[in-house]
Amino acid sequence: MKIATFNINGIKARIEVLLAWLDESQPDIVGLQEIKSQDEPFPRAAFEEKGWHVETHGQKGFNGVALISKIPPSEVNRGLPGEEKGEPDEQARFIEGVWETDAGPLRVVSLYLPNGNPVGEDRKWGYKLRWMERLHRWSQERLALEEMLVLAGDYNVIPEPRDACHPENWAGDALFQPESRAAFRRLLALGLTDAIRACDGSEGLFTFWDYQAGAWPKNNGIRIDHLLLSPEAADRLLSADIEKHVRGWEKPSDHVPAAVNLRVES
DNA sequence: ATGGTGGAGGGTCCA
Repeated sequence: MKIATFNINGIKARIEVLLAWLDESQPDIVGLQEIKSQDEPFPRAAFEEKGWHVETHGQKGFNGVALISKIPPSEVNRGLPGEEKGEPDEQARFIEGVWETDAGPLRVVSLYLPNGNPVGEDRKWGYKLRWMERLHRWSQERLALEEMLVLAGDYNVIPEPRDACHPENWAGDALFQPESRAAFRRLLALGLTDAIRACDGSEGLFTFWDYQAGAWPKNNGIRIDHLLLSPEAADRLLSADIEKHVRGWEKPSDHVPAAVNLRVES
């Protein structure tokens, strides 16, 4: 069972790239981020024609997440619970699906964590830190189910210096602040496994290269797209990979897909 | 010069 995450930076601008990648990569479940579309105008027919099932959680203009899968999910939940219990998030950044497998239910989340810049401004930076606390509480509750869980998405967090080509350039950025990195470590401390890192400890594993200043040809990238696995999912982890070559395609996203393979046979 | 580029939408806001 191949589960992938891909920040596509606009579904309307990325239909061709996404269809080509789905055809090549053959994932079973994909979490998309930054669809930048409301649910109604999402071009779902282009995917349904090729046999994909589509679940969206969009909003106008920016943000927005989706789940694309070969088999339809048995359950879908939209939105990360808010500050107060039962209060919905004001931004579309979270969608959860459940799929039935021979090894039991598999929960997959597509999340788009707030960027958080500029640091210090409550509307952006405070929102990011509060969102990470909410994600922590939600993860704690889900982990208590002791099921296979994959928290996949654009975390907008560079976990460690080795996850950036030039870590010194990110010193003042919300993606590399001690507070956001600590919040990411607290998520891992719940018992979640960073699948890409668990499979490859080397430097130079990146998932994002800015469109500007020739970042891609210089390989000036960062690793901010992550797949965090519950112990039950990590026990079944076969491999994890970043599909870096997609950044070199025509009209690419600034992110590339990352994926895990889980053994879900009983 | 201090978002240099790119996406969405039709304002600028966002990253």
